[in-house]
Amino acid sequence: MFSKSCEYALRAVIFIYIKAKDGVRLSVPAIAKEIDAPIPYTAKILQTLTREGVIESIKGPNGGFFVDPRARVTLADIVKAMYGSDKVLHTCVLGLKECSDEYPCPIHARVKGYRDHVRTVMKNTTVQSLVNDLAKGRTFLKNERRRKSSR
Amino acid sequence: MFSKSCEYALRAVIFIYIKAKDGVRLSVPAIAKEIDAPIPYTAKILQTLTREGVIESIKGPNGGFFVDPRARVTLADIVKAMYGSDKVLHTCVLGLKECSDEYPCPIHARVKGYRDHVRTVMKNTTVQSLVNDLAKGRTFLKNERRRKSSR
DNA sequence: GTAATAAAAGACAAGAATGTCCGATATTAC
DNA sequence: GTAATATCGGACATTCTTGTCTTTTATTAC
Repeated sequence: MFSKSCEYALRAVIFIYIKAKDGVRLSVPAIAKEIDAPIPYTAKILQTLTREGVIESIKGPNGGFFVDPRARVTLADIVKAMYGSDKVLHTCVLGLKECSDEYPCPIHARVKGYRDHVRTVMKNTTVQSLVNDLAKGRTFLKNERRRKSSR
Repeated sequence: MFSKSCEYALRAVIFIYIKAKDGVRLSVPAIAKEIDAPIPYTAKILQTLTREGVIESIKGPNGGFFVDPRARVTLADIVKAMYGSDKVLHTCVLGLKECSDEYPCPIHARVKGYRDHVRTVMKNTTVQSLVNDLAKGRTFLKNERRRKSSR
């Protein structure tokens, strides 16, 4: 559905919001580890998110990435920051540029409700609203580590 | 949502089914034009679809691509032929490999219902069922041509 | 048989996405 | 001030997707 960059971005921002209290600042390696992504690639994505104003950063010792926990950031805001627009939330399943109710592709009517719903979820879901379940271990940000099976 | 190859494939097969009557055989250029795709790239996709048994082909003069209009082909069959599996219909929005009800990503619960809906649509929608609306001009397979504006 | 046609197959090229690296810059500690 | 730290910025490398081209193979017409 989204590019890997965008998936990393979503996971990174969610993680940063978990740690948003107490003015904690997170380093690139700490974030990369938590979202299970390559360190340098994570750095680049965090730069983009900072430039776009989704998160904040400070250089130097005790520097790192952080957010204002009161800032209202939606998942769609993150998507938009990564793609430059939220066009990706409007794409046609068959790849038509102009697919719409007036000029529909053959499956437009059948998937329209789904696409609209996902868009609504992305636009109306704030990162903050996800933090609670995550902190309580009811949801997860990275793949479960397989224990090495003893033989 | 899907790769361009897969979008082309879906559109191509739908088009071939429209012409399925009368034992008509379609050439690569004819199909490429109809789905608005590069000719050689279309050729490669049609080869894959033929190899996977989604469509049929015959070489030589009066050869081309065709289908048995009675064959039941679903959209999911086409997706599967292009990706080698239908895993793409199960992907997590945040990119987790193991996202599930038991091990959910933070937005799993919010999008699950609709992701399942799309999978159901793809699995239960036959190409044949789309042909009628298309033939009657109620749905479309390619972008509308912009008329050149006179000045 | 030969010539013409059209798909099959595989090699190749271009572009985009993903991933890596290094020097520059800003901040802190001293 | 200097040294240490950590992001910023851009260049670079790799991989995957997309797109192109050429030769081979099968079929038809004659």
